[in-house]
Amino acid sequence: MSGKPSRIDQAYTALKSAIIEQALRPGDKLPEDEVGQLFSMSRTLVRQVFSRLNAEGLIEIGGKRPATVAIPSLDDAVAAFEVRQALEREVITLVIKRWNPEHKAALEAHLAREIEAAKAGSAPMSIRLAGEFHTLLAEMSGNPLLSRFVSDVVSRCSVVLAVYGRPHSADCGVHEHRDIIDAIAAGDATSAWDLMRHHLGEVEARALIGSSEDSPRSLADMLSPYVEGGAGTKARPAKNRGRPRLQVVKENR
Amino acid sequence: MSGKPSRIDQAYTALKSAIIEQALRPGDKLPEDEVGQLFSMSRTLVRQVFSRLNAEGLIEIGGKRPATVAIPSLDDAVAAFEVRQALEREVITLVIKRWNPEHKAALEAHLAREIEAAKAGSAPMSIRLAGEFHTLLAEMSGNPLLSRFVSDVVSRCSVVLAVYGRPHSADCGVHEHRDIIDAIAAGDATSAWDLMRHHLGEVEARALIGSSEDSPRSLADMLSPYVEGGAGTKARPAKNRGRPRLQVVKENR
DNA sequence: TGGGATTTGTTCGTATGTATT
DNA sequence: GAATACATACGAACAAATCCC
Repeated sequence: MSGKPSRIDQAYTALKSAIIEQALRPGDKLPEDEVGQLFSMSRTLVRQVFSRLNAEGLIEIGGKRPATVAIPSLDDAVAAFEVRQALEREVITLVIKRWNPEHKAALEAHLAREIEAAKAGSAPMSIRLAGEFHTLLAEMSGNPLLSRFVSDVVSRCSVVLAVYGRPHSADCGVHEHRDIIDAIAAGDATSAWDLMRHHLGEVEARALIGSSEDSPRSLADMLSPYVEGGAGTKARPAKNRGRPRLQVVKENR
Repeated sequence: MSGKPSRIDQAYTALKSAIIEQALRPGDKLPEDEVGQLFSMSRTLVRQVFSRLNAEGLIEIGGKRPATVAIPSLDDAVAAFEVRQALEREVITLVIKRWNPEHKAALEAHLAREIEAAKAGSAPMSIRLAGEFHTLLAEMSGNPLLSRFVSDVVSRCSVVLAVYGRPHSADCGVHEHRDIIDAIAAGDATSAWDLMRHHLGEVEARALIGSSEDSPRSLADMLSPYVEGGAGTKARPAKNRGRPRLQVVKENR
């Protein structure tokens, strides 16, 4: 479909997935050259990736400190959900206007994957799919700009859940997704709006107190599922140039 | 207020203003080193500025061609206005919720400047102020993310007006701004929503057929009001290193 | 059509600032 | 508290691709 997933896009997608699935936790440091070695590209390219991630509020750069996974404040959290309400309301309006059977099929298929992930107990997959449901819906609006904004704000909300939410806080919204699909398919905008508002309110309400556990692993280990789609043996040279002790230090608070 | 308007911000603001006020027209080329010399900074910094401008849809970069002022398609245009409707609806809701006398004073002052600019017949100033009215309103929502999104989409709409709108297409919306202020001050959300929807519809409707005139000037001349706030004699070395013929070539269509 | 000049994309080296010991 | 080490910010040079003549 898309011409070339130029390595910069690969790294962007990989980091984004890692953050959203909470393989990288808020506050974790992301040294430029280390990431560059993992994805086998130079610091300049890493900088571009970091720039995009920063624009979406996923990481924080600037100062002359190493880039860190963003730690949104409580104000940021409520702001993100406020904007999300407004955007997804418009999404519903447009999707109903342009509704067709293919949309329903795609949403049903996605919902099936969500249920499957929930049964398998795969928390990272559930978190990822819960967000992708909303971005998928946004793409059906036929408005690329709206889709981009929704993707942006959904990412921010994912980080908020990572900071303030309980673990496994995303796997109980599947039924709400089902109701939303049904309301949209019935063309009932008012019901769909209310359901969406309720749904997002539930998600927001789950953001209360976060349990922080310490699991000091290496950056390479955390990112191994995301680099080159496997154990990461292909892109990384077998002979690491004398740096066995690379390790991510968690922000102390 | 803000600590340091580090030269990168200055250049960003200058280019943004130049594009919005149509001193730079859609399709105009923006060579990196030329802009760098104008603002006396290196290409690396210019690249960062271009990156931000590109993220907001003001310019187009990539594909090893020189950066150009964006030429939004008709689909992009309607998309921008759709999103804008949704965002500004939420803005009104929040501003009414957090309304206070200082907000009214600030809006009245801004409106006065709009009227003054309209009387003076200063088209660029009118265009700029018309957009800033909406960003000012968005800042009063108390939601920084919403404010950012509104600023983004307002910029896009400004470029749309530059491409498809008639000249001076922004200076007749002042009365509508007044009505919106009054409705918000009265706490009447429904009326404010309708007025805003009507207002944005009017702005969108003015985007019909654009008259394109040719006025081949040099990039330095077009940007002279924006660089260093004056005639640009301070930053530019008096002895130009043998390049009197730098000139912006308009995209043929 | 082909060659030359110009411009972008990328990489590498140096300097400045922060955090650590 | 001072010195060391490290990471980022910035700038200059190289190579590739494009546009113009």
